[in-house]
Amino acid sequence: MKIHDHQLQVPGLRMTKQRTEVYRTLMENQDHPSASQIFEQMQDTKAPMSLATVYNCLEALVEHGVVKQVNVDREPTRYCQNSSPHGHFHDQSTGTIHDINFKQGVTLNDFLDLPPGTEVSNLEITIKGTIPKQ
Amino acid sequence: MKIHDHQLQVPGLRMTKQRTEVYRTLMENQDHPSASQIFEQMQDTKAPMSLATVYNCLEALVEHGVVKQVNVDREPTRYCQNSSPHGHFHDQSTGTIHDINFKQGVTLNDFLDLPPGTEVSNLEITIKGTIPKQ
DNA sequence: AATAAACTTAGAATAATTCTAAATAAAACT
DNA sequence: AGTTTTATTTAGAATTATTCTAAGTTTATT
Repeated sequence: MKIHDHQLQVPGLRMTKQRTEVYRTLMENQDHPSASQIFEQMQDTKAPMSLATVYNCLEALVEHGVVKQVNVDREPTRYCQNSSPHGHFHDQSTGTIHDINFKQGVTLNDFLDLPPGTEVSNLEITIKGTIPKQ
Repeated sequence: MKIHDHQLQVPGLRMTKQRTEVYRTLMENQDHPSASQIFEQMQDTKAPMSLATVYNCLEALVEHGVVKQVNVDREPTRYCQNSSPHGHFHDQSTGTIHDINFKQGVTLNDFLDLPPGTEVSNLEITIKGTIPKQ
């Protein structure tokens, strides 16, 4: 996979060497890794970086809407390279997290009784369950 | 509010003095308190109890489906006395959490593209935003 | 009543995350 | 270009919600 596939340009976000690396690692890892998993992956490379930096970089990427946080129960926060609106399915038998898309054309008010005037800044839908093998 | 309003009977759940107190405190507190908030409230009563017990009691109540956990970001877990299916709205200006009901008759598959065969054991919908005062 | 099982407790341990303060790098300014 | 300002990185310490441990207590069972 070519690195420049992931060359990211976001207004207001300075793409330092470390942020680029964190973002690249997340893109190559489709399984919603945690901060320390990303940290570990980078220890093996020629550009190891401190855990605090991984946290800092992820925070910057999240703030700029490039990356999403996924919180399931009290487990460590995991990060998602899919920045478009979607939900998450947490497979309890494997521990993996899959993205789930919304049905075409559905809006929040179609299924939730929101108080009038509500301004939504963030929607998090997490479903826990199993997908039985057939 | 009368205590026996909240006398809880659940098969398989032994209602000890502590569990009863924790449940009662949660019922009287409509604001989705955290474990340590519940703990603090009970320090003022004639039946103070250890923080570990508060955690234990809440865990037992959650396991038996009487109480729900609400996790928002990395904040301390909060607890909800509403055991029926519903979502949560996290008001970012006040920090409070409100229950949100689903529209009548809506099912998951109406708004999510779930993989076929998915067995859902738990659904968590958390919306962050603000309700502007008018 | 005696024994076993479940519950409570104080305090220690854990672990994810944040903080601190110093070092480095990049940007802005002259 | 060189200097000043600002942002970023870093190692390690600090924080904090939660869990664990092992001993004591209560409740259920024989």
